Amino acid sequence: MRIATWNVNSIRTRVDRVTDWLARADVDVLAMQETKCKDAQFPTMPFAALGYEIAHVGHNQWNGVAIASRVGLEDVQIGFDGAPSWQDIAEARAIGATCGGVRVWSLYVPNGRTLADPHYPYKLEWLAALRDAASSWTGPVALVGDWNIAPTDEDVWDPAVFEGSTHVSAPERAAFQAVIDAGYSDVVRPYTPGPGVYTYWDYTQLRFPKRQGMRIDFILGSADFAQRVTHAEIVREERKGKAPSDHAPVLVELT
DNA sequence: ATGCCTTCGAAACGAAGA
Repeated sequence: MRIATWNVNSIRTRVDRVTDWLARADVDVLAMQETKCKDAQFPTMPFAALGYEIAHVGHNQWNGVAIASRVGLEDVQIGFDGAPSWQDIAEARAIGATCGGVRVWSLYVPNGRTLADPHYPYKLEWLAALRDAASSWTGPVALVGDWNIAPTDEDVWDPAVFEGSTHVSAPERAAFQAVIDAGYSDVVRPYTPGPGVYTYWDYTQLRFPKRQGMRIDFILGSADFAQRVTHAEIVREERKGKAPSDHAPVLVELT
């Protein structure tokens, strides 16, 4: 079984690129982030034509997460228990479903904006709540998506540029590590060693051709998931060409 | 080749992204 995650940066803009890749890459389950649409606006038809069911949650033009699966889509859950709200609104940042016997969570971790912004403590609270919820989940579980954290200095193209910014702060890195300590591991890194290996490149300033990116999209697997992984890759080819997302898909293969 | 930012909704710009 092949499972992937991709911050698509608007599914309506990107649906052709996404479905083309799904078919080409023989993906069974795709978790998407930043769909940037309401449920009724999600383009389900091109996915259905390829045999994929869709679970999606989106309330407006921001955030939005989905799972496309051609191996079943059961027990869909929108949000996880204890997730904090942002300005009294429960945002569309997490959706879970069981696909082919694997519990898949598509996650879009809050950005944080700046260290002084209220969005930053919200990000940390959101991650702590995820850790708490995920601690009780059993069996093959995959926590996948855009984590908006570069866990080490090696995961940004120039640590000096990010000094004092979100994504690299010690509390964010500790919050990421806490999820790992709860029983999850990065199943992609062993197959994609650094340095200079990224999943995101800013649209501005030729960041992609200059290979100046960040590694912020992850597939974290429970022990039961991780032991089944036989291959993983970051598909940077999908960052190329006409109208790409600013993120590349990340893919794992399981026995 | 990898190419100088892109998305949305509302208004013809601004917020958000990381």
